[in-house]
Amino acid sequence: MSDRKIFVSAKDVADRAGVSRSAVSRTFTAGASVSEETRRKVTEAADALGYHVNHLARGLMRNESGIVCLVVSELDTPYRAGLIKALTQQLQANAKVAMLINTDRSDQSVELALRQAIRYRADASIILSGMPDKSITDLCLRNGQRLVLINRDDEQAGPLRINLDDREAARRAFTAFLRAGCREFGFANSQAMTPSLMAREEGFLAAGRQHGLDVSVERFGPTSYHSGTVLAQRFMTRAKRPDAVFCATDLLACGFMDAARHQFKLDIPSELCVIGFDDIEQASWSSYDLTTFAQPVQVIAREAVAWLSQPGETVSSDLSKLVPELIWRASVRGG
Amino acid sequence: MSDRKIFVSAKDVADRAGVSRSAVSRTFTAGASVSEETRRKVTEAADALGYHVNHLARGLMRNESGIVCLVVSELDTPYRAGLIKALTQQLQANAKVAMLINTDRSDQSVELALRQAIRYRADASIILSGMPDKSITDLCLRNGQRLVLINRDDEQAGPLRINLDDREAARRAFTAFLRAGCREFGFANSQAMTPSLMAREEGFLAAGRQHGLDVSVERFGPTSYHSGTVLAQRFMTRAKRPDAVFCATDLLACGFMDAARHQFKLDIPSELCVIGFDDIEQASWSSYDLTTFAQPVQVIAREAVAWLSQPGETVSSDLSKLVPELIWRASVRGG
DNA sequence: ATACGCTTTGCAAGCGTGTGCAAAGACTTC
DNA sequence: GAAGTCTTTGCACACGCTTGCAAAGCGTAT
Repeated sequence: MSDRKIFVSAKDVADRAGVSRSAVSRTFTAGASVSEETRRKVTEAADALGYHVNHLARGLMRNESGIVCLVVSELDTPYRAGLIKALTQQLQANAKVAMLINTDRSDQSVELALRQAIRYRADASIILSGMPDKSITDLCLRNGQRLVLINRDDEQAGPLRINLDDREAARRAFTAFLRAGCREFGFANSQAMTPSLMAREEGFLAAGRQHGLDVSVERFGPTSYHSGTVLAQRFMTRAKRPDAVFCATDLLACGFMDAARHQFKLDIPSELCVIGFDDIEQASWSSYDLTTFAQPVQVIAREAVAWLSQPGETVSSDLSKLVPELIWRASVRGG
Repeated sequence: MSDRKIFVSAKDVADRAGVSRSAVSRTFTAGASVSEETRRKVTEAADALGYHVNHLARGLMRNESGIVCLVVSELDTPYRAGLIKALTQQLQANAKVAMLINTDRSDQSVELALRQAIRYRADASIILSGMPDKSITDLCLRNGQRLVLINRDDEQAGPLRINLDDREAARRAFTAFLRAGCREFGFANSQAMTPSLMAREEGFLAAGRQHGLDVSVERFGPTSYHSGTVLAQRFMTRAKRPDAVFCATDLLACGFMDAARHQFKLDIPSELCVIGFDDIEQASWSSYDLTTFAQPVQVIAREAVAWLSQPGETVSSDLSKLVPELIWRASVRGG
């Protein structure tokens, strides 16, 4: 491991191939003018020496690092993990590379993450969690860094915002419950209070009002399985038990169903109908078989990466209202 | 968005603070000699201008980028996602940053990932999936890049290898089944045939031989929930149904349990005992309540990052035999 | 007043690239 | 053969940073 200077540089390749350093540089830059002959000599020497273009130096020159920063909290959650997978795949397919930064739920940690993104001169940042302050997003934009906000529903201009039509989904959930003949409606939410979770809640309440029917709401803890079990306890110990509960998230729904079944011995869907949101893998497991709304993860990833890859500034504005697809399974009567 | 040159450089800060460029550089390098006075002037100017050290350039000079590459496939799997979360957290705590590269199961895609790591002059790579060829790992090492192999059980020298004592765990699983009074033993595996999965299989078979008892083995597909359901079908349509099945993975176990219960109407644990491996979050969900072996994810992450952060070359060799803890839950009689 | 040691500071070289510019070479056309 | 066009190549500068080196500044002992 001696002292450094272990990397082989373009100069080394040039010397071995008997050409100038520019020639080897051009060989590895798309669309540069090199003759077939020198290109052959260069690649040959490069292979022999194990040369790889230094992307740090290239990024320095081009003012374009190829790095895209993924800012995310709770990335061990099924929905987040799936989205990250889709995003990294898309990035790699577009000759970019993902830098992953973990945050907690605080906005301050998101700011730290974005500062890190700036330090590495990331071409763009994709924010899946938390809401950065306007001052820091401005700093990113000022530094020529593109910004994608997924399900953050922010009003700022500049960044690309990808949002689902949560209200419309909630409306359709209510309709589904009505068709199943449900009478008492509940909405189970976490206390995270993110824009998209609140939009689902408000949309569900609005649908209830529209039909002149009451909807009870409970909120508890973070958006997790355990919170779902607590929410079930709250709903099921009420005077009027709901027979239709829309859970803000599949993870909540799984906890909710487990507690309702094992703790309160309720049968789903005959005594209780449940709908979730996200269509995580577990929703399709036969212990849950959960009717839910599928987030178009692939579409989100593709659109996000496409936008930040091309210089075209135009945002196809319909992106901010992707409609999630209702996946019918067995947690609601009469699919 | 005009033309580039949007970033503020150390020179800009120096001009505003009325000092030399070296001074601002030193202000941001730990342990450099700067007077309190100039440090104040510099940080002031830096804040006003929104200056952030360019880590691409710094990496170029120092021959140390601060980037650590995470090579992983199927990162949407609960176990992988949890490990990645722990790793990124540890990395961030040690002033490093994670670059995430997604691979498929092919060794070739791992090679591509490592080439990418070299291009970005990553200080180290952590491989969670696949087995890179010796030629490419050699290339990494030759380039001064450290390598960590997690659960890959490779014989190569140079990289840090972190492995669990899968055989010992399998032995203990067998003992647990014996105590529960089981008579027919099965091992449910995927066809992935990775070293750690095979070690669990061999360990379980060896334990059976030691007690003079037969163990039947089935292997199917990738290591997934669905494969678990197929494995259950195979086992439960056998002439002799097992009443104790060790699943190579929790994910397999979940599918296995669901199929055994819902399709074959078996009661767990009275008619069938199941043990898994990994202790993913779902194992603790009340629909499964799965007895399983917990991978010491935090320990793995901490040791891996500690090793690649410090220059000390010594590997505490016991790392290659971490013993997973048996988590007793309700899928085995008489915990 | 001189010598010495210590801290702080600026200069300048270098890290590995990309790329504009001009020169050189190859080839066509008159 | 001369002129013109097009491709290829090398030189040299720039990117933003770190750091060795020497000079400068300052305080103290002689």
